[in-house]
Amino acid sequence: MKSLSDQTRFKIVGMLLTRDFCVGGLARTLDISEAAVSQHLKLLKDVGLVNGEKHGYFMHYQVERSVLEGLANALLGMTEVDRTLYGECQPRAREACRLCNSNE
Amino acid sequence: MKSLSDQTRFKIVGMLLTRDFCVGGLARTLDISEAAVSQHLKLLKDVGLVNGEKHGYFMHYQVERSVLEGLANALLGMTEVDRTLYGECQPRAREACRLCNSNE
DNA sequence: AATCTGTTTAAGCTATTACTTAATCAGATT
DNA sequence: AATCTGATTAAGTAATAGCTTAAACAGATT
Repeated sequence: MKSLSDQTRFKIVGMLLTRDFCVGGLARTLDISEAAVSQHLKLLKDVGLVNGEKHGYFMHYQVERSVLEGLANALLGMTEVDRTLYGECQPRAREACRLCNSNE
Repeated sequence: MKSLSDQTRFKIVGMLLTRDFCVGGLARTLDISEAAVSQHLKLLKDVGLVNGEKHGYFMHYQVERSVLEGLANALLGMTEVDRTLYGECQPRAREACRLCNSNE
């Protein structure tokens, strides 16, 4: 989730979903250094979101869609958590507030 | 997306999905100050992910599930983008590399 | 209306993170 | 094998973001 939090990284994933890009191509489009792109790609590779392969002189990266889908579905799953309404917080009784102090 | 990138914020959303919490309850569970929680909640409110209402002395927050679902579906939608494979990068011809220099 | 409680805002500090340049690496081309 | 080229790594810097304490706020209780 943190891997997609950065604007630039999000753009990179978006770009790589449409087609392959080499590092230089990403760097020029995003107007940052190739080193910066490489560092973002390293992070994305580490979480398995993208992988790359050599094509002659160039390294071409692409998105591992299943991983991205996994992330999306994890989020979607969260929304289905059941909601249990406990009792109310008791005014002036911080210690007695079951709702807020419960440890589960 | 950035709103869920922080570990603590992610936990807060997770907790609020199970039931209501007041600020103090979140703070004690997460072991950070109430001010810190309040700041996270402000951010989450700003993107519409949570909203809160006064209950006596306490402010109870809850997750706006539709917004969370929207985020998840946006991610899921991304994965369905069509992939167009352009030509290869041309070795030693940075300017000629259609794939990486194309602007679309 | 005065007071008390939970929450929020402000200010400042610290840690993290994204970027740059420079140096190094890997491997394709000659 | 020497020499290119694109990619990566390293080191340092600047910006961002999360936390804390202290002060201000809102509104429920007395």
